[in-house]
Amino acid sequence: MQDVAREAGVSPSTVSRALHTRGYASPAVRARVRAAAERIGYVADHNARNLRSRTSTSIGVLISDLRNPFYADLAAGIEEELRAAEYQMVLVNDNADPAEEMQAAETLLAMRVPGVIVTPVTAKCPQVLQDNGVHVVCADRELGRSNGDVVLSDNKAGARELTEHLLNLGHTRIGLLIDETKWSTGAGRLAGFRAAHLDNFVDLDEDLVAYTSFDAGAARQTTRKLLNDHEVTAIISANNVLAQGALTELKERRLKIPRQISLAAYDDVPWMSLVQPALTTVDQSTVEMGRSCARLVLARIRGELPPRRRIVRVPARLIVRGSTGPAPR
Amino acid sequence: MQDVAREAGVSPSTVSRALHTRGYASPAVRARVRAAAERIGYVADHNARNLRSRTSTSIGVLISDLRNPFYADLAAGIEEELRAAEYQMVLVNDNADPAEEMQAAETLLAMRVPGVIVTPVTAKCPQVLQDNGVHVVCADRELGRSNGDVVLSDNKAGARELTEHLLNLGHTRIGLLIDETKWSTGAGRLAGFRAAHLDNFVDLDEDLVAYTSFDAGAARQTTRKLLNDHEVTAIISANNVLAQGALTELKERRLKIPRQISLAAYDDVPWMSLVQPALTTVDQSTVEMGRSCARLVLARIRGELPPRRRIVRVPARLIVRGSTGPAPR
DNA sequence: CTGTTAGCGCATTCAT
DNA sequence: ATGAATGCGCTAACAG
Repeated sequence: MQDVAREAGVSPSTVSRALHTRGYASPAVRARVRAAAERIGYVADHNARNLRSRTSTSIGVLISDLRNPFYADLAAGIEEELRAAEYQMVLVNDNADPAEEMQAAETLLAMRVPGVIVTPVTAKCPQVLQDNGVHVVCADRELGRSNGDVVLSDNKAGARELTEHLLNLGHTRIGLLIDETKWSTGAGRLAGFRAAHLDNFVDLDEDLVAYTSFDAGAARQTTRKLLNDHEVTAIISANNVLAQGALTELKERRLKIPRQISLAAYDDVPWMSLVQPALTTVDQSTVEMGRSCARLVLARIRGELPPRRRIVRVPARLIVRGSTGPAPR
Repeated sequence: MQDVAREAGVSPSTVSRALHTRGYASPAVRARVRAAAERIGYVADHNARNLRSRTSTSIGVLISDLRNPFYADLAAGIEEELRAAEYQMVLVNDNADPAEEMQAAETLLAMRVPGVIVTPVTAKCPQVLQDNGVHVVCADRELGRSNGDVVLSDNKAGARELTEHLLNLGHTRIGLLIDETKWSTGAGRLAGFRAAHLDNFVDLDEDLVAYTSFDAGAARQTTRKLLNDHEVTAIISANNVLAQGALTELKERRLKIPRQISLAAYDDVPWMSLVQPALTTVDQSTVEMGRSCARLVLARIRGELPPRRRIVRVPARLIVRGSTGPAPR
């Protein structure tokens, strides 16, 4: 900065003011300084700036699995919005492991990031961050009732709409493949499933709610069991991973979709429109969800929001494709 | 740090030495300091540390499109290895746009990152970074002959093996759907395609090399044209995006795969084993490629490598599935 | 509007 | 093995 100052014939502090938009500096000087900086290839040092001004333009993003298109889309949306605001994304994969998540939180504290977007595994993580003055936005799910900002898919409405679509086609025995119902995500989807049955005066056989683990292989086994033990005419999988398992099992049995059985999934991802028949799904606008998260943390950081917690609900949209049809018989 | 020092009854400099492994400190003092730090919830400030020591544990990662599973896997591999080494990943999506790429490079320079992993769009970007003392690893492709480290899929060998697989099945008119041949990636795949024909004494009709743009829709149009104008019995797509377009067109025409036409793709991604028939592909071990990139930058940063450039070639593996079969007639 | 002054929190000399 | 002193490059007070 000294060099730039000399080159432009001003003092270092003027360089600082001229380079950043904030602070006073006459247009003439500002132009001169910018030119000088450009000429000698000066690039400001973020570390020094952050240290002095106690701010940073790095935002922490903590997700479970980048290889899952859901998280990749979420991260893509976040990054897009952050980049537009000239912020950077520090991305950490915590593999849905509490220990890794806490470790990541500590690292982000060390980096003095002003904000973190996290798909939480443990309530402790967002808590610790908040306690240390970091603005936290939870994405996709809520653990218990936290008191922080959160951006969610409208799981209940989406699942209800999807279930209703099947009920309207005459299905009365619909299996739900689901991995968890403790988080708001699974709980919401299950609630929507239930609500649709209730609204349409169809008794819900609780045995048709098939719990499995978050894993395509396990989902396949659970689907097998569901088909063996119960006469279902349709299956809804609660997310894209479980859908893989369900589809694999149906194909293996050479069941005609949708003639013999209908299949639908929550969380639309690209492969679902490539398989034949293409899957009926609920698109939760994941990229947009990511953008919302980013906009929210940025607004918090800039102090543009009132203190009370913000709950953003991103709409879920039913996409009817070929995998759902009239109930057989 | 002052607080920790007081709490532990030592000087600030001792705290510094005790917390980081390097530097001298008696075991007793070290334990006492660590305990004190833990007790008062001290978290070191990365910005201050970076400023003073002129190092940073943030690595820049510049990719084209996080929503493409290829890049997501690459990033996942990189992050995994970085995290294990207690480094952080600053991820930037440049959308394959030269301007955004340069902007990102500048930001990373400002952050004083010691290393960057980039899937380059322009040779200028890695060049600028290197000129400023940043260790650069190019991933997936080489632009012209650069002089930096690079991690590549063994494109030629993989494409050759895939092409040979089809030739062995009796195909003599194989269409190649490809978007670019200027980068090492496309060039290598085309070279492998050619080499396989040569080795097997099959004349290659140059019209069967169908150039398209990097976009599923365009790939579909190109496939349509290829099918209309030429009698091909098999199609190879040069990457996962083009494969989507090709598959869509084949399905639209209700061509029986592989009875009427075979389809194969370079760059295996999950959906390719979900469609029916599952696609024969070349798996380029993308995650491992990411890990290699990370290991390479880290080794450079630690000064463990001799100055001459390193070229890592990640093996490509043929995976035969149902979409390829004997040539018709 | 601009220059001067004084640190931000830490790691690294240099003494001891 | 430890403590004291000295900036890293920058921004934010303050004074002019």
